[in-house]
Amino acid sequence: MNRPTVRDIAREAGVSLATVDRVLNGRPGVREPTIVKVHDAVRLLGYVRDTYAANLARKRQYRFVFVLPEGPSEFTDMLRSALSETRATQIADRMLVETVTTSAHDPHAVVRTLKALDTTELCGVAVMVPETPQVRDAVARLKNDGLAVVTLVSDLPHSERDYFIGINSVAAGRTAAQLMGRFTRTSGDILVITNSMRSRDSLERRLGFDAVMTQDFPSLNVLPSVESFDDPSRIDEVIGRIVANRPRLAGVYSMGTGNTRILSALRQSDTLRELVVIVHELTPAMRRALLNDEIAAVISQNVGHLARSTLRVLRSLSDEVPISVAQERLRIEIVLRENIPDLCCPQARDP
Amino acid sequence: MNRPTVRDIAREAGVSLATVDRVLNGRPGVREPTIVKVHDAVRLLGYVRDTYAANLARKRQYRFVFVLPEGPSEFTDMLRSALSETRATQIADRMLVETVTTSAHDPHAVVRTLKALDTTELCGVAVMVPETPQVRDAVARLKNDGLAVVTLVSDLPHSERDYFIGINSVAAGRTAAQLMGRFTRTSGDILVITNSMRSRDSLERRLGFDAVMTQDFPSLNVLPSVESFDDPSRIDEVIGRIVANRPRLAGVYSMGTGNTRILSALRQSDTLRELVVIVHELTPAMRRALLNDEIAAVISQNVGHLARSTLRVLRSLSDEVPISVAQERLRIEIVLRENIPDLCCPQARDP
DNA sequence: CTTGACATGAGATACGTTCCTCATTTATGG
DNA sequence: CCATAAATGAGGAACGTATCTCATGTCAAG
Repeated sequence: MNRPTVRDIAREAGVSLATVDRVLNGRPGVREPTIVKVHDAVRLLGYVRDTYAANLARKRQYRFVFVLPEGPSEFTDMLRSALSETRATQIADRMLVETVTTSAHDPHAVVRTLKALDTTELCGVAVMVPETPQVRDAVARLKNDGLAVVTLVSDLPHSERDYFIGINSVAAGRTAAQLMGRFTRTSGDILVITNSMRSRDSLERRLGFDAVMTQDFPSLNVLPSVESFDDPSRIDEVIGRIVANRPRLAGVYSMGTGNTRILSALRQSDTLRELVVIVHELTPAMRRALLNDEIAAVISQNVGHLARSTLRVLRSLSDEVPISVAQERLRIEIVLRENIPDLCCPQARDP
Repeated sequence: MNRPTVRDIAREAGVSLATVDRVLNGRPGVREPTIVKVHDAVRLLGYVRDTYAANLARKRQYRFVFVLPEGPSEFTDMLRSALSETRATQIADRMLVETVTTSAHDPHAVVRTLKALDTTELCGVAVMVPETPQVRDAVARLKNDGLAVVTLVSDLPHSERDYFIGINSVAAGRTAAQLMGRFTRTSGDILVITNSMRSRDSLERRLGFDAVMTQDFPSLNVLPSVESFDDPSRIDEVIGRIVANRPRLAGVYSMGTGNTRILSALRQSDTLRELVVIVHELTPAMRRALLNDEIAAVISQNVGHLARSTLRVLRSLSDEVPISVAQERLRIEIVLRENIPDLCCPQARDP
C-alpha cells in the first residue's frame, strides 16, 4: 500500500541497492540489461523518487538568477516585490534567488550580463529581456552549460529557452479589442500608443487588436500606432496633438508602459471622462485610475503567479521532473473596477 | 551561512537536543524558563523546521476528504477532474485525497456525511455544501476533533471553518453588472435567473448586481429574480414566457447552474443573438457558447487553482504553518471569447 | 535523609535517499 | 586458463528531524 522505495526496486529487479542507485542517478558501470531490469521494476511498482529525501541527502541548494530590465518601472517593482514575498517558500524549498538588472535597450549589455553569470554555481536563470540574435546566442550558451532557462513576460521564441512564462500577446491584444469594441458607445477613432513598435510584445498586441477590430467592429477607426520612445514629454505632445485633431476620438489603447503619464496628458485635455481607456498591467496607479473611473479596464498578468510559477518551473527543470502545464499557464486577466484583486500587491493595503 | 538545525538551537540555548525536541513538538516535561530559552534561540537564529525532513522522520501522511454535492453537474465534474490532475503533487507531498458526495438539498444528509467521517484517520476536510445551522454544528464538531476545515466555493461565514476558498459573491455580481451595463447598447429589461434564491451565493450575487445596476446603469430595468428550482422544464417555460412578454429584453444574467438548458431555451425563442448573456463558471458548454458568440462573458473561478489552493491550505493548516494569502486568493475571472484559457480543462483539447 | 516526582541529557534508531569504499563476481581478451 | 577490467554487491555514513529508552540531575515533601 505504501509508496515504493529504492529497496523495493532492488528487490523487484533482483539487484542490489547500489546498482539501483547507479541506474537511477545515471552513474556509469552498469550493463544495459541490468539498466533495463531496474527501469522495468520502477515502472512496474510505479516508483517515484522522494525528491525531498533526495535533496536532504545531497544537501541540494537551488540557485536561481532573475535577469530584469533596469531603470524605474512599476511593473518590475511589482515583480520584485512578488519575488521577495516568496521568501518563505524559498527557504522551505532550499532555493536561493538573486536578481540582477541589465539595460534593456542595449543588447550588448544584456549579453554581457548573461555571460557574467557564474554557471557553475547556478541551476537556472529567468530572463526578461528584449529579443535580439545576440541574446538568443547567450541563451544557447547558458543551456550549453547545463542551466535551466525560462523567459519571463516577453518570450524569445526561437531561442533554446526551456519555457516561457507570460501571456500570449496576440490574445491579449484581441481581448483588449473585444473590450474596446463593446465598451465604446459611438463610432469614432481609437488611439493606440506604446513605447516602441520594435518590441515583439507591442507588435503582437497590435496584431491581435487589429484582427478583432476590423472583423467585429468596423465602425471604429483604429489609428496608426503612436510610439512614445519612453519620453514623457513626447507623450504629452502626441496626446495633445491627437486630441486636438481628432474630435471623434472614442478610445485609447495603451499597449506599453508609461500609463501614468498618458493618463495625466489625457486628463489635461479634459476628454478623459468620455474616452474608453484600456491599458496593460495592474500597477498601483492603474488600480487607482480604475477606482476613479478614469480607465475602463486593465489587461493584466498576475505578477504573484508569475513569480511563483517561474520558481516552480525552474525547480522542475532542475529536477528534470514534468512541469504542471495547467498550473503554470498565466491567464489574461481582465480587471474592471468591480473585480480588482484586494491585496494583489502590498501597496493596496493603505487605508 | 547555512540554515540552522535543531543542533544549532540546542547549542545556542545551552540545552540538549532532546529538550529542544520536546519544546518544538509541545511535549510535556519542560520547565517554563527552559521553554523560553529554546524559543529565544529559535528566534535569534531564525530557525524554521525543515518540514520535509520532519515528514520523512515521522512517516507523515496527510489524509484529506472533499465533501462535494452529488448529482450531475459540470462544475463539480470539473472540480473532480482538477483534483485528480493534482495526483502527481499528491504523491510527492504525501497526501491522500478522497472525495465523498452528499445530497446538497438535504441538510440532514450533509450532517450525516460529515458525522460519518473518520476523524481519527483524517487531517482535514474541504466542504462544498449549502449553509444551514446543522451544518455549522457539524463543522464545529470536526474542528473539535482537531481537523482542518475549509469551505469551498460557497462559504459558511459563521461557522468555525479555518478558511474559505472561493470568490466574493457580491463582487462577482458587481462585476457581472458592470459588464452587462457596458455591453448592452440599448435600454431595456434584464432577466436574472438562478436555481434558488435561498442559496447564499445567489443572494449575494444579486445584491452586488443590483447595487451596480441601479447606481451606474439606471436605464436598464432589472427584473425580479427567476428561480428554476433545478427543473429543466421550468426553465423552458419561464424563459418562453419572459421572452414573449418582454419585447425590450436586453440581457440575461444567469447566477446559477443549468446554463446549457437556459441557452437552448433562449435559442428556441430566437432572440439569443441580440441579447447580452452573462453566466457563471466556464464549463465546456459555456466555452463553446463563447466561441459561438452566443454568450458575451463568463464570470468564473479557476477550478484548477481552487483544487490546488485547497490542498495547499489544508496542508498548511495541518502543519500549523502560515498560509500564503495572496497565493490562495481566487480571482474573479472575466472570460470573453478572446481570452478563453486554452487548456484549463482536458475537454478543451479535442481538435 | 530518603523517597519520589519532575526536568534534563545522552544516545540510539528510523525515515528515503545519496555517495562513498571495498570486496566479490562475471565477462573478455590473450 | 589466467590476467585484467568491468559489473555488481554489501555496507556505512550522512542529511534534518522525530521518537524512543534509560540514565542522571534537582528539588521539595515527608
